[in-house]
Formats: sequence, structure tokens, C-alpha cells
Amino acid sequence: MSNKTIQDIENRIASLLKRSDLSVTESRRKILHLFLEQPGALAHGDIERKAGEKFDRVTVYRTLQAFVDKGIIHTIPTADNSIRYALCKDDCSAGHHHDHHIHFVCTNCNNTYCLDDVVTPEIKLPKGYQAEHVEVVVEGVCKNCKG
Amino acid sequence: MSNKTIQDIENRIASLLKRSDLSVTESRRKILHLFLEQPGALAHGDIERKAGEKFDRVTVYRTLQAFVDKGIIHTIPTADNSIRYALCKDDCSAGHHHDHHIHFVCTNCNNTYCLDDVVTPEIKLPKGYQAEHVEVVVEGVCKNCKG
DNA sequence: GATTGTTTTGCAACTATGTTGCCTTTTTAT
DNA sequence: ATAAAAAGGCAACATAGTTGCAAAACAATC
Repeated sequence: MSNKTIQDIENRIASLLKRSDLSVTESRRKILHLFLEQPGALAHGDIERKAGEKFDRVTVYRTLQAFVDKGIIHTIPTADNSIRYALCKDDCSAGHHHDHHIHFVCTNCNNTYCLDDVVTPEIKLPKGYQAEHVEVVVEGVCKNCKG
Repeated sequence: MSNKTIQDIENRIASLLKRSDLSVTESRRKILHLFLEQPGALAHGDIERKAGEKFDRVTVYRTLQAFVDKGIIHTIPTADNSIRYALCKDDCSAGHHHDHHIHFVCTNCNNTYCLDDVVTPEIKLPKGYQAEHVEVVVEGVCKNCKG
């Protein structure tokens, strides 16, 4: 990998942070790196393990909270009660997530993926219920695990 | 309320437990009561608060776990990372939940409902992904809160 | 590039949540 | 009524998440 590429990633991270009114600190750059490095979602525990040797537990909590607030990442609810986080696409802004895609949890490798091309379906609710947001999580076997 | 009605509920609870190969104990009856008394789902915290004055914390955990294992209740994933539990319909059996209904979380009263009549839609996944289970959680305003 | 005001971090202490082993009590079956 | 089996309570522990405050890092200005 060339220096130019590394520099590109750093620039991308810095501009993402600045656009969100967040100062560019080491922990924020490190955690954003983790998200950019891999395709799926990360559980809080994963992040703490990968980044936590350098940073305090509290810093990880606060960093993730800041990223959610600013619309850089979004949370994915799962059945095992461990919140997972994934990068938002560019059209998410602070406090207003446009995440109409569905999520896929692999029962084999336990990875979580955002399927950005699969749109949440319309759900017809009983009379009186008013939908604001629909969350779809599909469990199954992912592309990589399906031999 | 007549004595007969109270007796009916007790009988219903006892037979539900026996059918599931669970012995009929005070804590299990109490916790089942809580579920039957109200329409929505209960978070672990709710149950501990309502039943916990009489029972140990550990007992509540183990009771809920037993109920899930036996197919008496099922879990509902939510974005705020608090597992909620709701009664299964009668066709759920041990280890094999037929919960193809969707869940509704009210952003106003914070109650969670099983919408038993709303079936989860078919989701068309990208090539290579194989679905085993689809979970749909809708957030919005419920029937009671919509003035 | 040094200085100053603001933001972020690390630390410590704390609360909440969940788990495990062991002994006692309750339940079930006989 | 009694014995075997199951469940509950207790204590101790492990993990997860929060808060206040002082120290350090960052951004902005000169």
C-alpha cells in the first residue's frame, strides 16, 4: 500500500470529522479506522478490544455516542442484546438517519452486514398505529459462509 | 372479579407450566401473572421491579430463561439494548418459536406490542445470502397514544 | 509557532446488569 | 409421609455502562 493511499484515508477521516463539528483526535481517528477497515458492523466489545489497549473504556463509549449523535454511525438492534454499530452512508446527517436499508446477521460467522441495496418493505399496520421507522434484521447464512 | 375467574387464571397458569415440563412454583406463577395482566411486552427491569420484592434477582433471570427455552415467552430486540419479553401464542413449542408476527414499539408510552396479525414480509436478499429468520420492529405511535 | 480558551481524555468511583457455585427449601412422584 | 429431583436464595464474581473532575490535547488567534 502506498503512502498516498494511507494519506487519502487519513484525509477522508479528518474531513468526515470536521464536517460533523468534531475535533480530530487520536481516538476518533483510530475508531473510524476500525470501521473503514472492515465491511460489517462492530459490537461495542469488538471496538473496545481492538482500540481499547490504547484508549480508556470511557473514551470508547463517548466516541461512539458522539458518532451516533452526529450521524456518522448508526446502531443495529440484535436478538442477543449487544448493540452493533455500522458506518452510515453519506446522506445521513446529525440526528437524522436515512437508514432505510436492512441488516443481516450471519448465524455462522456472527458478522453483521448492512445490505444497502435492500430497502425496508412497507408494513401495513392495524388501524390506529402510526409507523415512524421500520427496522428489519434478517438472520441466516451470509455470502462468505455459504460454502 | 369473582373467585371463579381468579381460579381460572391460576388453572391456566398451572396447566401452561405443566405442559412445558416445568414445576409449578411461586415465582413462576407470579411472573406469568405479570405477563397475563397486561397487553404489551415486559423488559427484564420491569419484571424485576414488579416481582423482585418477593424474589431474588437470580430467580427472575432463571425463570425468564426457562420460559424462553420452553417456548412460553419470546424475546424482542430493541434499539435501546434492553431485551423485552412477550408471551408466545399457543402454537409455540420448546425450542421452536413460530413468531412470524412483527413488533411495535411506541415512542410515546414506550410500550412494546406483538402485532400478531401482521406477518413479516418476504425479503428479497442479494445473491448468496440465505435467510433463516426475519425480525421486524416498527417504531411509532400506538393506538392508545394517538390522541 | 507560542498562547489562550475550549474540547476531549483518563482516572476513579460508582451503579446496573448478568452469571456461577453451593447449600437450603420447595415441589413432585411414590 | 418420604425420598429424589428441581428450584430458589445467597454470596461472590464478572461485565457493562455512567458521572464528576483534573490533566492533556486540540483549535483558533495572534
